[in-house]
Amino acid sequence: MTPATSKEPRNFHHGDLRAQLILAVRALVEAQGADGFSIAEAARAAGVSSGAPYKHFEDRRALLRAVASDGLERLRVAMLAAKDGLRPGSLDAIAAIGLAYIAFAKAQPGLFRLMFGLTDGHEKSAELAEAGQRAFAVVLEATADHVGQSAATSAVQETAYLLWTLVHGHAFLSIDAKRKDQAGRPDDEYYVRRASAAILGSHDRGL
Amino acid sequence: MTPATSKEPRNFHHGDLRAQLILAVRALVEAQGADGFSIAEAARAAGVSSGAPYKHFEDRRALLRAVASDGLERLRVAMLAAKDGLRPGSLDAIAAIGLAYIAFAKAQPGLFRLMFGLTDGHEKSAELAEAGQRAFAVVLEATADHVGQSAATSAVQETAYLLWTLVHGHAFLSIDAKRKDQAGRPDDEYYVRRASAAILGSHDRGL
DNA sequence: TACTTAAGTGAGCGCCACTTACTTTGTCAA
DNA sequence: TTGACAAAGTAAGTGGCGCTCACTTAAGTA
Repeated sequence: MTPATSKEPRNFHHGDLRAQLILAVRALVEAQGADGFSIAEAARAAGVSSGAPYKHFEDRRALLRAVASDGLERLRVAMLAAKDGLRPGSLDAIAAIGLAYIAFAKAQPGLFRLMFGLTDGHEKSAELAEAGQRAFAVVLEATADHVGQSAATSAVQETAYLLWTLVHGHAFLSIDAKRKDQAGRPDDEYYVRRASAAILGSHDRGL
Repeated sequence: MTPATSKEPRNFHHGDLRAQLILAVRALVEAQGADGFSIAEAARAAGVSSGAPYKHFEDRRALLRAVASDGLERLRVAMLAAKDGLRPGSLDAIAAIGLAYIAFAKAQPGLFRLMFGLTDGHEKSAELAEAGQRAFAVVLEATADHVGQSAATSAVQETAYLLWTLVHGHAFLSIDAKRKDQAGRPDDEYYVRRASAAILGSHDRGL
């Protein structure tokens, strides 16, 4: 693949087509939905011929997977930034992480849906799975800090998972027009705090 | 549109192409993912020419929306059936509804993702929004029964929404391979009971 | 029987995913 | 310095799909 002598895969003709394609696809997905983008259009946006993307991605799905992985990494960074400066494991920190998650989904609903909507080729993509794990690790560590137990214990993992699903479910339903402007959906901040307190409380009470 | 004199839109040549197309698309979506189906393939499965579907659906997205609405109705029926025979508002009934929701997602992940993954044309589809409302109503009523308050009160709606998001989040993450076989994800039944108890408990404690 | 209209046909247009053969360009070894 | 090599990009072509349009068929009405 890469010449053994060069340290990194250098980009010859174009600047860095791979990264630029991911960027272009992100914009297209946001503008027209995950199914409304085309490789040809992304190539045009990057100023290359329609065949060029295939030098970097095996096929359409591989490109989408790369965009999703990239998105998960961005989500992880956003969550890390949100808790920065807050006391580790504090309810404030946990709420901030949840709010960052929700804000991410609302700001980039197309990308968010893509990240969690891919049906195909999971098996092939260890990259995607690992990106998901790394993002979850942020929640897991905050939970461990909060309850004062190791992140390796199954009780902590369970509670962290509960927190994740709550926020994930809210984020997903929030960007879904089916329930827009409907009574019963609380304000994000209030929601995250109440839900987190309920889950963490049930943990403290012995699961 | 429909001749004023006929009571129902009769189906002339074909049996009921509209319904058969939805059926075919459901199978295709399950087999190949939401983006992996084509109108042409669905038409072939129904034994008609490639132009025929356009007599029943404006375009590809309209067909997908119809499939999603149909899926939401099926989900609603499944939840109703699950709570049948259980004491209204009991924790058993609420857990049964949640489990039916999760079972639905696991049994038909392609359809489930389609139902909640559509990015486009929400505005145009009152049908889709209403199908979502009707499904939510099942959870809302069970919650109202449980806490002994009217489904019209905002506190009850909030709690019902919390329950919905929890189950929705878990269902979504369950069918997502990113976290398959990973520690920290509890058994469905245990999950639903613990999560429901935590949420309903926080309601009883005065929100 | 003639009229109307929904339902379906089949050909055709443009776009797209993907392939293949070819050219260009940077890198390294001799 | 040069010449071989591999990565990166091009151009043209194939087949399939979304969608349209002019047309035919079938059912109900008067």
